Amino acid sequence: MFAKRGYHAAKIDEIVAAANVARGTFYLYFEDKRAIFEEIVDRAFARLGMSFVRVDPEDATRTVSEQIQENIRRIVSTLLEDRATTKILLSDAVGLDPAFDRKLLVFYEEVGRLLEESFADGQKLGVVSEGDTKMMTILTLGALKEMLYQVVMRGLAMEEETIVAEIFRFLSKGCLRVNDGPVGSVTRSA
Amino acid sequence: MFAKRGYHAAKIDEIVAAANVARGTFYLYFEDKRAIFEEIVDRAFARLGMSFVRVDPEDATRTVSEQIQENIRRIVSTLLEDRATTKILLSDAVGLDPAFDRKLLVFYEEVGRLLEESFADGQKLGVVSEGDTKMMTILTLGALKEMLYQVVMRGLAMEEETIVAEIFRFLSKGCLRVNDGPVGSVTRSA
Amino acid sequence: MFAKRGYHAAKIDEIVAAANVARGTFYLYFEDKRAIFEEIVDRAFARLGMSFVRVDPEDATRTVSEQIQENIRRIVSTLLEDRATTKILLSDAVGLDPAFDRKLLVFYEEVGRLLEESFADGQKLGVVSEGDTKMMTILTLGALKEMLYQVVMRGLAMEEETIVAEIFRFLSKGCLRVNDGPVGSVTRSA
Amino acid sequence: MFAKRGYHAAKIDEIVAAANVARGTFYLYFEDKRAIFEEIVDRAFARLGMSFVRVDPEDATRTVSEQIQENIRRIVSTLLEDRATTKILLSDAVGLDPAFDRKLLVFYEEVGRLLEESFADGQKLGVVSEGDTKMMTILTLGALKEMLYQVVMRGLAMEEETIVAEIFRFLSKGCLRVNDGPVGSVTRSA
DNA sequence: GATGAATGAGCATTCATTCAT
DNA sequence: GATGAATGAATGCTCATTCAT
Repeated sequence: MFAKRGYHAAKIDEIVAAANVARGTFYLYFEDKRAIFEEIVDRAFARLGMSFVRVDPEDATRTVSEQIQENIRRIVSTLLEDRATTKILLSDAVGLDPAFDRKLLVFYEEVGRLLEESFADGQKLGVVSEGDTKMMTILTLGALKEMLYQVVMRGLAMEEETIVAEIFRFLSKGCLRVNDGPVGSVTRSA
Repeated sequence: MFAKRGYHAAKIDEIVAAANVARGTFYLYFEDKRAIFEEIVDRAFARLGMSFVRVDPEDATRTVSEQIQENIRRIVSTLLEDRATTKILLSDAVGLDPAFDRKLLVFYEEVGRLLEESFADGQKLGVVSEGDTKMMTILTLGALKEMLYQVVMRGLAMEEETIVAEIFRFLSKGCLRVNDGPVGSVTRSA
Repeated sequence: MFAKRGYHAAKIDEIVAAANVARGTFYLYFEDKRAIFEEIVDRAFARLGMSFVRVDPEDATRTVSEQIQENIRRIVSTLLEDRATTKILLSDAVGLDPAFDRKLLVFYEEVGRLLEESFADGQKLGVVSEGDTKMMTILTLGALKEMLYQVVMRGLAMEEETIVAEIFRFLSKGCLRVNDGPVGSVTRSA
Repeated sequence: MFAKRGYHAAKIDEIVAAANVARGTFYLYFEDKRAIFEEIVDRAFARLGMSFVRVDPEDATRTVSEQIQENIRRIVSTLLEDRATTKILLSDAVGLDPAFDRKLLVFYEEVGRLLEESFADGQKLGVVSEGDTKMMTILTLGALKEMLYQVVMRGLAMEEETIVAEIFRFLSKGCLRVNDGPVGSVTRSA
């Protein structure tokens, strides 16, 4: 119901009707409306958190690139598995109230920290370009989120594998091929 | 009020109190609560729409790169100029209800169309990498949105110029420097 | 629970929890919430009813005065024995609903009738002053009730014997020593 | 409505219907259901508080006895003037919840203090019998309350003036004429 | 007999909207 | 045009009661 109607438009009546239980039963399992919503989000966050696997440069069986792609694949896969919940995450949970916004921010911050550390590690190994890792993190997460938002909200039909490949390509190469910008170390390559 | 409390938590009472008008006066100027919100969003969209300037490869005075950066700069600048409204755009307007989600989607679609055309043009000129322009559009917009979301919602302190530079760098080069991926035309560069 | 929280605030949940039985078990023994309350009150009334002993002026072993004091003592004692129940009687049972108010009224009416008859008997014997016995009854009961209310509700610390003595003194002599009032037969005594 | 049904049984719907206003209008003037009840009680207390006039033994125009009777008359009159409110005071407000019980207790305590001081003054003047003034206060208030309770709740038909006279007589002389009790200074008079 | 999960009628409260002044 | 008192539809939540196990 939250995915279909949004948090406020989803009435308890609809929720319990959809669940085929009585109103009172609902309150037996959830403190209040917010609680069930919070649980959905928390569980999604937990599931999502388990999707990440730390990149191991020493891994002999898989290249760093493969491991990164595997991570992207897992995240995309987890989120597309249950689209209703992903819709809730990307849509209903946003701007619900300051407390919830904080919750979201905290989650993304944690994910961001993981990603940032990976980027920092990657820079040492030379597999991540120079630059502010915090910015990379934000931009990367944003790109990922928007991609999934479009798929889930607009029904953008696209194979999971294609999504993964395109994201990876974007992260690898960006999309612009201009090289006269003021960006620090960029040199004319040809 | 919408920025401070969110759409639902912002009560008409608070809005009229903040505006120093009577409750009835509000309804003289706005059909209902949704109307004022819609107007805020519409105006923001209009302002934002005017920020874009079509990239002209023939322009003798500015390189394509400069024009792209100029576009990024204008968008970022417009959105950071009125952070309250940007907060509304990125937060309150999301997931408000299906009708509003559609509105957002339509706007981003229009922006996306513009961007996509630019990407397509750019590909012909060789300033945009090969690949699905729709995907590039989505990922680019996502990166941009997240960046601004972080600045506006989390108070990420950052110079506008730095933001612009980092976004440009990200779009130009991505962040990964791995080159053994399965991505189509990517060839080992060294 | 009724004494601690009052009738409405005492939830079945709390009652069964305190009784260490399941909710269903409760309804095995009591028709409904009101029934258990009614039983408590009825039992208290029964116990209280048994406290009264008819004053016998012929009794050679005890003076009328002693017998009256004994009655007061028994009532006070019975009510202070189980303060929780007394609290219920004097507080929760009042104003619960018209039906219950009637019940209370009926009980006090019965007690009143007993007391009134005693007063009437006493008048014949010259141990009760002239006047409306119904009024005496009401005023006597009121004085008694308030005394116990203060002890039970406000924790007025006071020896049972003192309470009994003071009540007896009050009933015997009143508290005023003015003698120029318009009250019928009152004559200047000294 | 509170007088007719009791606090809990009086539904907001009934209250607003009786007041011929809309549900919302009610909440414009009262925080919640409890607030209107509290206001009724507070106002009644205030009115009641103003009924008392300090007894002045120096008053050349009225005897102490007259002044006391005047006080009783005022209290009885005030309470019988608005029987619905008196019913609320004596019935609904009792045992509503601990907070309200405290409120009642505090009021009676204040009244009691006034009365107690009067009794103490009276003892010095010899118009109040020896004994614990606190007890006298409690017993006096109880007698008064019960009298009014019977009139208001049971519709005991009785002239105000008769009520006043009987109460005064009771306070003056008590009702018992036994004089062999254990009460301190009581001596056998015949 | 005991249990406690499920029930749903019932109710206080909120708040966007109206309209007489 | 401006006002703000009045409105009442809408809804989240409670809690006494039931009944299958």
